[in-house]
Amino acid sequence: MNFRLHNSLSRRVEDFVPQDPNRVTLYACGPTVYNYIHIGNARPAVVFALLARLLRRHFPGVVYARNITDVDDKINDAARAAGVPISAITDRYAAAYREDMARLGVDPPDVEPHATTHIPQIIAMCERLIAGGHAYAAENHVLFDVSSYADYGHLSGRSVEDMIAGARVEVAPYKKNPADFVLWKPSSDDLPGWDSPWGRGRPGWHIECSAMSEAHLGETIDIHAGGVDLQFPHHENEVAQSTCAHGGKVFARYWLHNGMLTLEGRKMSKSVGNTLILHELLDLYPAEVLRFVLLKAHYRQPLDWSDTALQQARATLDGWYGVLRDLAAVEATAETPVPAEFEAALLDDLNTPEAFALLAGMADAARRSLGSDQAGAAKARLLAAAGLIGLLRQDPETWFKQTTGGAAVDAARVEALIAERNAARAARDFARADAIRKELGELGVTIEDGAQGTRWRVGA
RNA sequence: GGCCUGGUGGCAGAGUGGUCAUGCAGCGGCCUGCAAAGCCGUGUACGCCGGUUCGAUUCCGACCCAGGCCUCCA
Repeated sequence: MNFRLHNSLSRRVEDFVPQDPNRVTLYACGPTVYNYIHIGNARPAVVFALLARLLRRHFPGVVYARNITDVDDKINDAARAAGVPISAITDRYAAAYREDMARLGVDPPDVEPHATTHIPQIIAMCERLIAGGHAYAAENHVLFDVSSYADYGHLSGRSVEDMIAGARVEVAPYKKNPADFVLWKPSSDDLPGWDSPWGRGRPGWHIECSAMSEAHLGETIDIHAGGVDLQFPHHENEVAQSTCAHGGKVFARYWLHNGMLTLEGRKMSKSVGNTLILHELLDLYPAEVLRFVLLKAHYRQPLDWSDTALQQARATLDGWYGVLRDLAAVEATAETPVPAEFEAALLDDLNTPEAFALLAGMADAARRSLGSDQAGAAKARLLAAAGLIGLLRQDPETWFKQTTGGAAVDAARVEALIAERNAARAARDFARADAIRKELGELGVTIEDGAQGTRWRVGA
């Protein structure tokens, strides 16, 4: 089975061949922890954790690092507004991030480096870049000299000339070249800072990822991943810093970029203000519904978030859980592997839409198998495949009776009403039976009369 | 303005040079006291115009439209 990934460096899908199968290295850009993350931020976390999970199935050693950016001007602003040290902000939201990720079913990374615990490595990298003629100090700043790196712009497909033509780069008197970017900048006394050869200061944005990636994964990593909006300037600058700090060694062999999540066709972003907070969505919808929507589109495509998408995801999951409910008495065959074609779809550049289509087929097959000696195997295949992408992890009864975003349903009362209704039905008092069903409907409960009794679920 | 993606049936969303994506919704039927669930059936989809080809939604070119990056951003 070939593992294929789209590499932004070539803009093509390539066979993925790690430099060392015993230590496959993956770095994904994580959050800046000054607030709760929005659902758009969750997309790369979900997608690249799935990638890590797939890598682990095919290579004996995988190290997945996803950083926490805990020093940043927005953090400073939030801390100042709240009148607390930045650690009060960053600790709180880093913890919230981990909690939200766990609820979403995102596997934790192997390493979660924090920028503030890598200041010595950041300073050392700045010094190496200066020594190598790739950076210079000016007015308590350290700046990367873009002209010292001939391939600058390669990853994002643009030239320094293009950028200057765009004329949106920040021009500062201490810059040799308008495209030069900050590695280290001075901090005033009221801002967090660390002593350095250039005075008290703090790191620029891009250098932390280069330093942490080097510290935990080495000079050349296999895969670097993140949102396509980071391709420039963040990733381009990382390439420049790391490559120059490492004597020209390749920084990342494969670059993966996820597409943006949109709301009414517009990119969801904090600066636009059209964000939906994951922490809140997790209280309104089952986590698997959110995962379903996030994985339903191919990771490189834009994904429009909408109520319709949530409803469709819920309806599809209801159907699949319905299969599991019908097969509740069937014991899934132990140690059933994930069907090869399902895994093959995922290994083909994470083709989750294809995987969903196959899952639908497995659900059909499982339902058809009911009553045959194939049922245990069919159920096991469905569970194994869905489980790989973090779906169908719940007990079906739990799924159908969960309430999210509304008042809890009183199960005892529901059961009592159903008993009363069934008594009415037995007496052929259908008017009374229908009245009770209507009452249940008003409680948000739908009932299904079956051969083996009446069952119920929350929802229309 | 520069660079880069993408436009598929009511909605979502893969994919392919020449029989089928798939899901949701809808419609008809079976089942049901009636529903629900389930089952069966059901749709001349590939932005526009040219070109290549025996044949293009799929390849090439122009055009229109949408989105992203160029400043913080997943």
